[in-house]
Amino acid sequence: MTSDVDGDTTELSRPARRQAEIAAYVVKHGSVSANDLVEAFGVSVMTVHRDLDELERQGVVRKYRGGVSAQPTSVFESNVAYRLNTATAEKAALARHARAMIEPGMSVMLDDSTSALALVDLFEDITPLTVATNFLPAISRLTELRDVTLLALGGLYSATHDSFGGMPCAEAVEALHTDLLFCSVSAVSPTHAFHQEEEIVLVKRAMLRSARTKVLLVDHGKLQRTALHRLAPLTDFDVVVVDEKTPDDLIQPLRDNGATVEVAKL
Amino acid sequence: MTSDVDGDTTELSRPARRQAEIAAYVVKHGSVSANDLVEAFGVSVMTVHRDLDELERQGVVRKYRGGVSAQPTSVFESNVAYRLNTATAEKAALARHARAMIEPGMSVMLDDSTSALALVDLFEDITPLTVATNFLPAISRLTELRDVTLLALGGLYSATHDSFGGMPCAEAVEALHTDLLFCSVSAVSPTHAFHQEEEIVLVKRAMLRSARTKVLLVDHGKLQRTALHRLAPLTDFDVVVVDEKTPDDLIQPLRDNGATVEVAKL
DNA sequence: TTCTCTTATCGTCTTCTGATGTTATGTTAT
DNA sequence: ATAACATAACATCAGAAGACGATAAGAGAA
Repeated sequence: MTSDVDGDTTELSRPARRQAEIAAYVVKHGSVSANDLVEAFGVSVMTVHRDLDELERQGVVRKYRGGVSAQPTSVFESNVAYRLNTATAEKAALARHARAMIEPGMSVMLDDSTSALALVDLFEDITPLTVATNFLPAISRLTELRDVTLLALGGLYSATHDSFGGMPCAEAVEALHTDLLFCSVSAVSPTHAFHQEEEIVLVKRAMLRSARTKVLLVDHGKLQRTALHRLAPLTDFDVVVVDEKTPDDLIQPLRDNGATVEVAKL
Repeated sequence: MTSDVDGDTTELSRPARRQAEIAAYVVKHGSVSANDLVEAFGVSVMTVHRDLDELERQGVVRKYRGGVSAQPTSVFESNVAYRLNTATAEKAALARHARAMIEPGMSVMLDDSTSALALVDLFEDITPLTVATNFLPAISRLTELRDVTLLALGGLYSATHDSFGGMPCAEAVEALHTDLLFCSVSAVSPTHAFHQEEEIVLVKRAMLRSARTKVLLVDHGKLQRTALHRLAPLTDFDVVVVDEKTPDDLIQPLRDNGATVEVAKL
């Protein structure tokens, strides 16, 4: 794996940035004490503890008396706070591309991906619209939009993803059928889409069954990685959208395997 | 009906307060022009329009060229912003009383009532806890609590109530069964609980079927009023909690009809 | 067209929340 | 029991968000 993890730590609140850095630090060192972090980041003990509490709430680290230890990296990578600051420009481009597929009056389903969140910000001008999602930040933003019929997909709350999942959520999805689905995953091979967590896979699979046109949003970072669970073959998606930075030699294999790939212009 | 509507307009942001006042004004006059409101409230036209937009989004008024008209009062009264500022002290007392019924480890269901919201603020000390609710403000607060398993009840978003409802929500409720249910209604007669809106009734009925112990929270303002839909007989609730300000001669009839009534101390 | 009402956009000001450190109190190991 | 660590409880400060009005552009009625 190339080590360019797009540390897009810009445009992020100071504490959130520091927490991301602390998370990285902890992951790197395996386990550290609060005092280590005080020295490493130049803030007070209190602040370190607060940051660690938050990271623990998100499931990124485990606290014990005397320090903290890291969770498996998979958890770290699927953590929302982390994802929110990765490849933001690419996601915005993907969102703009996706937006063009939506006509007023349509019903749209969104999964708990930050790419989908970028799309929400573009909805204001495509009203009326019906939107279904299990992603809390998306829900919050959508409540403020007029002429958007919001269908919240409930379920078990996951602090790591800031979304709802599990069986109740899958059942809620089953009961619907939308015109469009926009979703994302943590990894994409030439033939399949992958995701780390089983419960999430459960919900995404249900979503795939509940939409007419299915769109997969992929920023180029996803293409060189793998993840535990195979979600679905790429041919299950009507369109796979990748960002402009994606090297051609990574796109071609997807097409060779039958996927419809579109490139989103920055 | 006595006219003491507990106009608890304190502790409320200026625009929110003004909007509440404008709403009352519109309801009183039936229909008014923007300019009328400019004079009545001493703010600019622009601000009046912004307020009216917000009130329309909440479903309280209808805008047309040249002015606005009021919606049926029922809508006004079940509006969240309005309810949030009514009888806050009473609700806090009800919440404290309710809290005593909860043991760590229990599963609790909450409806979209402001009384339930007051209860959420007391959860921090009763963890661990499983909480299911369709009320967005409650959901938002609960996501921040550790050791609370949050089950969001999704459904169709209603800006008026700031909650989720309709069939999808009722179905989500059916799939659960909790130890406790805390809910509220818009009116209580000596024998029955009432509510204005049908979709809400749908959900509350489902909730009543999905909990072992059912608790109705009633502030004294509810007892002298009526509403369109009969939700359920009071004997369907295991406990009816009223606040201390409730006159005894209003409590006695409930007991005479078989309800178990408890009084929450301020 | 012309007038009136409504919306958009921008700049300013206020208000509020959120972040942080300090001190004090509680807790757990040794 | 004591020392190290963790949490709780303020107080302060800064940055962000919100509220507001003025002006200008847009939309609908007459």
